[in-house]
Amino acid sequence: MPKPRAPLGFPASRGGPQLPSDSEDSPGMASLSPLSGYIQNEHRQAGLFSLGPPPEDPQKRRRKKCGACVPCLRKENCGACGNCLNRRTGKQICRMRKCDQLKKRKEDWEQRASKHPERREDRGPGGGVGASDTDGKRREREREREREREREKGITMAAMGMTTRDAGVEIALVNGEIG
DNA sequence: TCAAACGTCGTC
DNA sequence: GACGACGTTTGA
Ligand SMILES: [Zn+2]
Ligand SMILES: [Zn+2]
Repeated sequence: MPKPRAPLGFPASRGGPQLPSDSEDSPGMASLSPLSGYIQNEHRQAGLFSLGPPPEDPQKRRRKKCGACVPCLRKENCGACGNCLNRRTGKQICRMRKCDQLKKRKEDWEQRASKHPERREDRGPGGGVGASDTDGKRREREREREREREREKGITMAAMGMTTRDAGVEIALVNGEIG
């Protein structure tokens, strides 16, 4: 069992900046053809067009799906993969639809190979060019969050007179994994 | 303003 | 290395 990061009272508040509603099962979108857009983007990126937005920090710039690979051509989410099941918190495209290009690392995408094998940025799909100030801050927060999580867990368990294992069973029960 | 999903980190 | 979480970017 991974991390019980599941928010007890999940994002039911739409007041936030942007919280995806619970529309995992009801796509309802049939008149959408983003592929054309992506292809145009490709052209733009290739330098054929110059009406794109000004190049921001390469650090924050994102790659886009190629729109031509098999996963890209897939229209619907499988609804069964981890990303589909966790879209609310995971915020990732369906695994079956993940563009082959985006699966590669940025460096690879940009056709670069100058990198040290000891650098953390050496990670795969989710570890291309990163580790900057923003990331450092994020790490800090992550640390805090984790400590808090642990603390809360301890408090809760203490209050209930539970062991770690008992807590796990309890959670499983709540989730309907047992019974 | 919102939905979608990329990038990145920590944990398992 | 897979997975989960989340900030952030991006296009509509
Ligand atoms: Zn899926
Ligand atoms: Zn693709």
